[in-house]
Amino acid sequence: MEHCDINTTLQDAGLSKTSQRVAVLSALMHTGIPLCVKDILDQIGPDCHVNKVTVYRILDSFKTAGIIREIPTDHGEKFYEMACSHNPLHPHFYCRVCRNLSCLPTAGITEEWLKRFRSGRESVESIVVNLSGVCAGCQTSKK
Amino acid sequence: MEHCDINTTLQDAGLSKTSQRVAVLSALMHTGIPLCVKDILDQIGPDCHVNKVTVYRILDSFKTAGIIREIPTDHGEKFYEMACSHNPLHPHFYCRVCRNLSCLPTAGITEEWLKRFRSGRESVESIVVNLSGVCAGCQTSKK
DNA sequence: AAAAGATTTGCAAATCAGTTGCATATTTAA
DNA sequence: TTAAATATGCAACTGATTTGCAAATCTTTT
Repeated sequence: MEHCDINTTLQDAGLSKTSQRVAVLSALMHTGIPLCVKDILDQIGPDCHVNKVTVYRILDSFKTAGIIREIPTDHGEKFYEMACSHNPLHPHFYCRVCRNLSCLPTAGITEEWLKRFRSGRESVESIVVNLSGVCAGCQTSKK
Repeated sequence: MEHCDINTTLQDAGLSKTSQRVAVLSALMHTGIPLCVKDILDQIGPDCHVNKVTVYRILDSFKTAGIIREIPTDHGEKFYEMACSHNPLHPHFYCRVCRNLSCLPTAGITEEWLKRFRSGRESVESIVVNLSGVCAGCQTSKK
């Protein structure tokens, strides 16, 4: 993600460059892990004031443009990450203790694999593979 | 799911048999497709009045007991389905047009496959594999 | 560069799903 | 059946997301 350019990304997505979009985009680009709306707002900070509603709208437009991915957890949270070529589709692990979403190696989600259960008649716009439970770090204090 | 017995399921889960639990459980058992809370309430109908809050609490306890699975879509909806031996873990397809969640063939989600990206140190409590887009039926009227 | 039209943002208020507190009803166990 | 435990219903609350609308910012057209 670090490799991607903000200007190019916005341009290619057909979105005009506004300070708010740049703020949201760089938050997503410069953080390794997927972020939720709250994370994004915290990341942007009070310095570069961006309204919460605006963040929702920006995420919507980014998602529609296909430059970010939305990853819903089975605990009702939604996370966002860049969907550029440097960050190909991969599974995630959600820890219900520390409430962090981490990325798992890409291996396993292949066209080959998808063919196993796709009818081929639907148009697939997104794929989510999510494991959840308790992460290695939280195992000790597991409740 | 049809094959499963309500009494046995509740008993094995260590949950007492109440009319409300039976109502929710049979809604899930006797419907082929995964249901959301609204579907369940509709399914139960005004005849067998069950409070919305109660449905949430029942779903919680069923989920904790491991007799149902929760499937979140990337459109913010949550669906529920039986997790009994007659309905093994499988991927789902969510159509953003008709807003239906359908089941895909099980093939593909195997221990073998999971090993590809699991570190083995986390404890995995649930797995969600979700494709979404536009289903075959909605292709024609695709917007 | 100024004006007009289109797009984006911020704010306040509305909506919606899901939760909590508490009194009542139902179960379970003694 | 009686007491203790558990489950349900209702009303009010929470927190996340959405909507309406006016002000600000961009675009591009003269």
